[in-house]
Amino acid sequence: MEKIKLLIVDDHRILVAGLKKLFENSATVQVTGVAFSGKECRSAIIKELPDVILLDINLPDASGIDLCKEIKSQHPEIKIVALSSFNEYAIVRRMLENGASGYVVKNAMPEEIKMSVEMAANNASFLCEEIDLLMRKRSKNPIWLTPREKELLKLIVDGFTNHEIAEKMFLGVETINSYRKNLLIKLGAKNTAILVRMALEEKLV
Amino acid sequence: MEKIKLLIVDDHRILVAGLKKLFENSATVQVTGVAFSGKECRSAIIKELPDVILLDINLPDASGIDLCKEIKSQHPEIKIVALSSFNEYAIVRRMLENGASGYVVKNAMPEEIKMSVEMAANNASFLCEEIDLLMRKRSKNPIWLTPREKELLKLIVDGFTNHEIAEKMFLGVETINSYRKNLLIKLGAKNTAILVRMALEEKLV
DNA sequence: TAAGAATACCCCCAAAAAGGGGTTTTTCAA
DNA sequence: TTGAAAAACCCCTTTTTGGGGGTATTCTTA
Repeated sequence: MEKIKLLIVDDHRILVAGLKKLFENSATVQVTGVAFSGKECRSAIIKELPDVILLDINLPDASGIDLCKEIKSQHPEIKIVALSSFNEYAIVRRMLENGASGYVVKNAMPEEIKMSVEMAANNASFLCEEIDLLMRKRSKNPIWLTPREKELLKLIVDGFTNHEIAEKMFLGVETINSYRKNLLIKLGAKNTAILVRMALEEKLV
Repeated sequence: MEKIKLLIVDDHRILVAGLKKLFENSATVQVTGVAFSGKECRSAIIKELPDVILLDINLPDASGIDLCKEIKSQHPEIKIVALSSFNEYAIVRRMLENGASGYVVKNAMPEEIKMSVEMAANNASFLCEEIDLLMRKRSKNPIWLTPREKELLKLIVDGFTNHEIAEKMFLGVETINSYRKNLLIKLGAKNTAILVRMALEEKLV
């Protein structure tokens, strides 16, 4: 049986080096390429036709969530394992929705990372322990947003600016700013448009 | 019978002067106050308790659409006639949804403006000729957006930035900019949040 | 009672959107 | 065939947002 061809996509070069090292003496996995951006990733895919991609979610030029969707739509046979420092429910969920086979946090055990790649290649899915726990907790408890966050989200959906929201909620604009940025992270939305869409589609408001 | 108490709300002072003049010798209408901003409008309402408000849609500090909703929720008995230079279907529609009794464009005939105030005071609704025509045309023909605009709106809802959209549509960023601003006007949305919401709620995409 | 959420605040700065003006070319229907 | 609508483009400016760091109180619950 041939080795699993793995493409590593991450802009954090040190981490990439570590990952390459990790698979150096692997009997089952061979790192056939690395990419440091979404753009490089796309061309690497065409050149190398990897079996599995270890895909960072925070690329400088692209959202891993979108990139994952794009790759899966063009190459459904390629398995994708998300690599991220976020352990946010909504992000994991969206990645899985977009076709990812696995999700590991960057500080996961090396064994977990190896495992995720191998399982992905074998059409199985894998979540590192931390994420697995998170998903179990959340699936029981689907209230991800705090009361304050919901309040804020409602006002964003109603089209108010941070300034207006601040007045309505009797808070400082900076506070609203922080909350808003937090909402983007929590929901894995890259901007207001997605935020509003998620709020409406998933009836969070 | 007492005269109709009219509050004029518009930041365009010359226009306000013209309107005051228009009602100067009216036997039925008396201008009891003017306001040049949303803020002034709110306090004028409390002080004067007008019967009818001639409300400009483009105030410096507020959207007439929102302000209308706000006033109607607090003072359902006050009639509102929208005064605007826009003759966009969606804007008129939203104003009427928000409780406006009439809608006149700023270059309407003076008689039409007088008429609208009187009819509003008598619990009737009134649209100036131009708007009336527009509404009749549109109600037959519910396709408000051109193909290109729909395409763009879809991409906005999907969370892409102007830059990304430009690439996808093989157009310049400036073009996307213009289209986008046009969409805001056409749909009477004040920002992306509202745009996305309308797109989803009215299933324009 | 101590860790962990949640709440509220702060800074800097860059990117994106919005508001305001425009122009030119193509397309299509009256 | 001509005139309106649609499509594409351009410039300038301000406002809003997003990205990246934080910190200091509460409140809550294991």
